[in-house]
Amino acid sequence: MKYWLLKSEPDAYSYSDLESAPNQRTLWDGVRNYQAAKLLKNEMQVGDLAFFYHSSCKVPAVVALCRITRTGITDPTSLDPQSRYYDPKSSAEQPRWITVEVAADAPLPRAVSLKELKQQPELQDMVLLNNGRLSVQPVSPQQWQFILQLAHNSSH
DNA sequence: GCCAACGTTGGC
DNA sequence: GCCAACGTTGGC
Repeated sequence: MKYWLLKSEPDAYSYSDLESAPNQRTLWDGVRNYQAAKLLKNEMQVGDLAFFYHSSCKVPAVVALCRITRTGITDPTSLDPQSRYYDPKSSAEQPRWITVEVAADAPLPRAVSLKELKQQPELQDMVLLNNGRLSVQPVSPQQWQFILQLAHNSSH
């Protein structure tokens, strides 16, 4: 099983939006950064776990856990001429953008802020801290466990 | 609102 | 294929 971090701007789509979605699930569509799209298409597997990260907001932070429930899904926005993510080179027969379905799992006992993550020597290699713009990124098992421990540590 | 970091585009 | 110009992301 692999671990991931999924970024979303809470003003656009927050974790509570995911919790109130049908079946608490959504398609992670509209990702057009090639590196991020490649992970969605080729690397994610059903059962993988992901942190839900709130970006571009007052307190950027890891706020919740979710999981990958379906893979290999054609990104519907790429086929919709009305969408800002429409890609005329993509078609149902030969889709160019493949994504996954994500289900809410649980909020973390407390959110772990970017500021706090930056203070941890154990996390200095985290992609989030080295390529802040990548919206879908891998998390190592060590990083995953460490952040979970931080979230369960109520001394903050 | 600023700006650094990064990605994309397009002329050559 | 290089690289300047431009656009976007996202923290602060």
